[in-house]
Amino acid sequence: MKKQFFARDTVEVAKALLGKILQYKNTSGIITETEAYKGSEDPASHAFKKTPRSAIMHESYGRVYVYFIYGNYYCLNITTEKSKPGAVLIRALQPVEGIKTMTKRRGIKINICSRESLANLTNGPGKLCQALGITKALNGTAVGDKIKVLDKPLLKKFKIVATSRIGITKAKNLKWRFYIKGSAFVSSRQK
DNA sequence: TCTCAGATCGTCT
DNA sequence: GACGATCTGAGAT
Repeated sequence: MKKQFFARDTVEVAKALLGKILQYKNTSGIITETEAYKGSEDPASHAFKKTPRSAIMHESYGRVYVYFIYGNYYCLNITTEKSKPGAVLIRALQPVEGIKTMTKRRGIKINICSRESLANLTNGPGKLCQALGITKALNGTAVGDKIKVLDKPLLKKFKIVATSRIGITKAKNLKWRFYIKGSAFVSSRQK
């Protein structure tokens, strides 16, 4: 995915990312749920105020922003927009490659024949970071460098289960959440 | 120094 | 389904 892909409106990027492949090292998954954070308008966004942690959202787009939360989990964001601070939080994935590795990292047992069980690997922002091995070490790297967003090249090999219908919720003021409707691979709050 | 957090998991009803 | 415990880091004061 070209850097320009992330140079537009945060909400548009959040929508466009659904169905794309997120790849890191030997693991990948189809993005099934995103959340748009418009830093210039949304007080809930880290980018609303410029701090050392959130500076990356003010300075560039198409970069990885990883933050640590609740003492346990990382959350993966991709910075957006040329002239305003913003980011899209990747909330859920449908596992495609490296399921064995993901299972090991998550420390859980799953039944790979069960979609519900498989979904439990990456159906939350903290879970997907853990499953893909994403840590703060990736913070600030360009998308395409270590973490890649691909425009479905893997779909020839792997059958996409989810439909392409996009669900939209508006959580709090200007926070937009998008998810693939009917997919088992979204966070529990969307079901 | 204190408070809170864009989450998850286990337990209880 | 609801709720509480958990843990550490970032930001506010």
